[in-house]
Amino acid sequence: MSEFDPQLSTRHQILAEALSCFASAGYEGTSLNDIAAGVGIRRPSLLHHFGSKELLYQEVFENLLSDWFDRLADAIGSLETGWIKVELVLRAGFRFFADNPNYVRMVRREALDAGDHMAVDLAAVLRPMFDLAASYFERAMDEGIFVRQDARQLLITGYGALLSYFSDEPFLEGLLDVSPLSPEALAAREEHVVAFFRAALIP
Amino acid sequence: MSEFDPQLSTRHQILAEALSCFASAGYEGTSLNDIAAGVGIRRPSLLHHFGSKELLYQEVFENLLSDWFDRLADAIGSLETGWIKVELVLRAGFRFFADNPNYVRMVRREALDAGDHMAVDLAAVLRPMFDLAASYFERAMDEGIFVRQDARQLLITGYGALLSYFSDEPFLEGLLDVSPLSPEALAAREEHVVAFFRAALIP
DNA sequence: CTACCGCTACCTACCGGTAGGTAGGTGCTG
DNA sequence: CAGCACCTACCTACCGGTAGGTAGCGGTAG
Repeated sequence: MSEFDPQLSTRHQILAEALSCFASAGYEGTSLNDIAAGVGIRRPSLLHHFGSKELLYQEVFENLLSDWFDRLADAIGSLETGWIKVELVLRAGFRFFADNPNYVRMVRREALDAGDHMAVDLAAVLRPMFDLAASYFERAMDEGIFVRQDARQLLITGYGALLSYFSDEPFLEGLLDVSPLSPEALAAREEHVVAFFRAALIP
Repeated sequence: MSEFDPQLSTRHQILAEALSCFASAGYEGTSLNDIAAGVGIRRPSLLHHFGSKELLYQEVFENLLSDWFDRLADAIGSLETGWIKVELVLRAGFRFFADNPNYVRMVRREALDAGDHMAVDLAAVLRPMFDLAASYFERAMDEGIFVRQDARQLLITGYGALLSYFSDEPFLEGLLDVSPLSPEALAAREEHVVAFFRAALIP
């Protein structure tokens, strides 16, 4: 096996299955047997690849964060300014979440727990980016490009608007008539979010 | 014991402790020993009051829902119309959540799980209210009172904006400098949410 | 008044089941 | 032969739940 099909290696299969399990059942609700069974091996074999449940969880989470940062880097680093840039970042975030709803559900669970099983200090990791974004908005508001608002509250609202749709997808499934993750529903959601923030920000 | 101090009865103490535990650690993450210890009794004594963990959880959740409905009934039933009414409901919801952040965290966990341990079909319970609110908004948009928008998406965004702040409070604690539940922070959040939706709805 | 009854709230001790983790062996591959 | 991936068998800890016993209360019959 080894090298010539890296994405199908047992290790990667375990990581993928673990992400799915942790996202849908949470850390406590997922047993190593569940993950091992999904891959088609026994629990001790899984523990041969990852020393402990906690280590496996951490690695899943670190992959999640680095994927996320990579994906956002382009949009954030773009040379656009003002609303164009905000819309770019908003859409990039939305599409990343749409592609990886399991990531969103895992982050949401981590935000809910925040410190219990201190696998990753999510807040500490995101704080620099949060502060940067806040001061970006404040500068733009000073210049009159955006309507004056509480920048941090705005970011929290954006965070909630983006994440909730995907994290609570199992719930929204029962509230709507179409699957929240169907292409039409996703498109409608994306346009709504963009329109909503445009309305609140453009003078 | 019996009747003359109902709010301090063992039963109520158990319900309160269970709410707190389920909210912060989830259903799987909470053991009956945790709850019993918080009350100062043994697990079998707890099970004497509530036949099983599942029954205890259901009772906690049903109390939550009925509290919630009671609190919102006034605002929804008010004779106000247009934006005034929306603001009234928004503020009533916000204050109820601010008073009961544990409720929010429990609902959020239920929305994340949605159907796993089918304790309560939250979506089915809320759906009538959701549909009612959506058609209210659509009618108001037809009459030109509100800006034309996707009413259901709007409601989901409101749901996310209200809930996320409280459900992810442990996380936001690390992202901000002040406690998200401090009076000043709460006031700032409430005004932001109201202002945000006013901007998006008022023509 | 008291002796007994039935009931509630609590306890200790225990059950079967499952969790995460370890020890040690087997077989394939370079 | 060395090393890796995987296995079976086993461990301890803890889970939800049950069995069975006890202390204390209010009512009531002798």
